[in-house]
Amino acid sequence: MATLRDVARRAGVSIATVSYVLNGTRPVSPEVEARVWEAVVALGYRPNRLARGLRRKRTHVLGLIVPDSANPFFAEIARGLEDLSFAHDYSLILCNSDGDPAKEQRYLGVLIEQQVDGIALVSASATPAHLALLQERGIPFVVVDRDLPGLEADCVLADNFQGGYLATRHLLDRGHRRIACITGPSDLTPSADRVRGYRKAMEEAGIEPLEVWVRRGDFRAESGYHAACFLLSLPPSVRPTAIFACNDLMAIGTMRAIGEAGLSIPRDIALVGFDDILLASYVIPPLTTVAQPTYEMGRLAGELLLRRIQARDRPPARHLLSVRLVVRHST
Amino acid sequence: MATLRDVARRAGVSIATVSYVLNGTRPVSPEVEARVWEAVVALGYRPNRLARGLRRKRTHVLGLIVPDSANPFFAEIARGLEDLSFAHDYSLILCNSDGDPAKEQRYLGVLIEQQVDGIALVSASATPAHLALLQERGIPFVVVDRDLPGLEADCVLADNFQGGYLATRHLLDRGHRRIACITGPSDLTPSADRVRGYRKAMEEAGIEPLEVWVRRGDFRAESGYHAACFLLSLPPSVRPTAIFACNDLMAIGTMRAIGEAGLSIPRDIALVGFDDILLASYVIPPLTTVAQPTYEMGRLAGELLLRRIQARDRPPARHLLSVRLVVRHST
DNA sequence: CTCACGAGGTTAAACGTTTAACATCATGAA
DNA sequence: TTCATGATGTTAAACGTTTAACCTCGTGAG
Repeated sequence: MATLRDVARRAGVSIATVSYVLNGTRPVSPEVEARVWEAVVALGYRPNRLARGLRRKRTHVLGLIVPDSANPFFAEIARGLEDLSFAHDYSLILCNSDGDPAKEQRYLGVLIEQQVDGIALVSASATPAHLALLQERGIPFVVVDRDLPGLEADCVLADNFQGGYLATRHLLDRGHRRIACITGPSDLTPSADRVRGYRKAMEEAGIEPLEVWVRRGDFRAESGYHAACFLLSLPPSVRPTAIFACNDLMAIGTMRAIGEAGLSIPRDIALVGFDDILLASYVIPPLTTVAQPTYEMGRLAGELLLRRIQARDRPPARHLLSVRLVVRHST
Repeated sequence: MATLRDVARRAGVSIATVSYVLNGTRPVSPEVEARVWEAVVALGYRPNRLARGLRRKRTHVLGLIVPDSANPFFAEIARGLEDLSFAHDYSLILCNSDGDPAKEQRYLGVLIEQQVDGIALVSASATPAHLALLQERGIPFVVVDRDLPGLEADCVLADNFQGGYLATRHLLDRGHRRIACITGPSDLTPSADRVRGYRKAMEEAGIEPLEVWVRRGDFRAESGYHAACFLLSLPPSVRPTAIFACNDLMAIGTMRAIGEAGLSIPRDIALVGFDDILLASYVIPPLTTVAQPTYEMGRLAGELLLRRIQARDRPPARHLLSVRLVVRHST
């Protein structure tokens, strides 16, 4: 609770001098400097960042909005961003939108009021309309993971199309022809791009995927389970011999369904996931999956943010991070 | 960027009046109130929380320090706390200590400077010394998951002792006598308490556990694998027929070791884990484990924090949340 | 001996709120 | 008629910093 004034009084100087010593913003004589430091440690002085932020119009705080920070994928992004923030002496405010645009909007408001220096967000809505709020106020932001069509802004994405393509190609190379795909909510670009990659690979192989092979999920394990149950119930002639699940959680749900059906992976059904979450290597059999540089995405988002805070009017940067197929034992 | 002054000017009143309207802290005539609101929306006015915090000495921001927010256990706690914070219009600053007391200390400093209203932490160090910083400044805080001996403070813990006891009892009830235990780093109270529960149950059953049955791990899957390999290599007469792993990750490592040894779960060896992470229900066979109310712990931590912010000098509350045995097919 | 200058200190005005204290005015009781 | 009262507005002082502007010396050049 000691304030600049207290330190100044104890050191017998003005508060301006103390400030100069603390920030090194102006030369101060050695004796005075020593007295000031003595007072600082004696009083356990800590600068008040609110006051500083108010005056400097820079808070050294960033905001992160994700649909669900308990989801390992977003948790990893958050971790990457937090690490970068800490390294640059920024703090991070964490927000969960639950995929609800209205909640996201409220959080944007809070972050603005909190005067954060920048915002990273995995947007809950598919259109960039709600970001006008940020743009007109000139608040730096970067969109992560999900592309917003027609938005002029920094963004960092994984190459989901490429990922879907690689996964499917891998299954095709293993000799599979009847390959199913369990998608995410289709209006989210990561999901849609993965499916596009799947279709592209199939097309290149001269296969027209049956409509029933493409099942819609919601990125949660439960939905993968249900989709897989449906696929397994198809008549043998059209039943898929391989499944590409658009994320690992749904792949794990799929594993359960396959196990319960008394089938074996990969002998009866091959399986590829997406994300390479930690669990993927621990399930039995270990899951072949497409790894995204999740942590890296968080870090990079932070870097772009800091860079833009420095120079507000650089042209927007678009980063497409490449993914990589991790072959394990489920294929 | 519009400020109170701008709103006041447009509405033709003083800034005090605007403040009263916005906060409803004093009655204002209907016409004036209407003019103020008109100006507020026209200008897109947003209060500056820094200024407000500076003046009110309340920021409506909480801090959370965990070892690793990407770890699903802590991520879930964070989620619980964040949800509660949002519901009460608080923001949450997320900090990762990496289990390093020095880093934790730096974060404490940052949070203090940030003038957070309260701090929840899963402490990285085993002694409460570093919390003196908070106590002498009277900053509300609550310790979560890990107990700090001799600390007078709010805390929320899972009943790890009970969990260890339940797990072991369950194995005893199944007829097992030679039961091993794979522990975590022993200086962390959650791990130590689980082992105590194990010993208590064994003692009640009149069994003196052999020293070799208690193997130390580090909560990671790899260490569970190694510990299990050792246990399986024991001569048949003392080789355990059941294993209690102090967390699910190590249990999963154990499963791998058992599988590689050509043994079957639960026929040859029964297995119980701890935590009930998502994966536990997806491995084959699904893992019997002890579930902690993780999300609840986060929420409760938030509740205690807010309660203490209201009334700083209540006696400290100690919450021991009960755990529950989830029986699946590994036993 | 002046005087410009640099070094090293201080003063005071912001930053955007909240809130105690004060001003004004109509109202109704005495 | 007078005056306390309540309703509703304003003024100005905080909150804890940063920083431009100013002040005061001693020093060395002219």
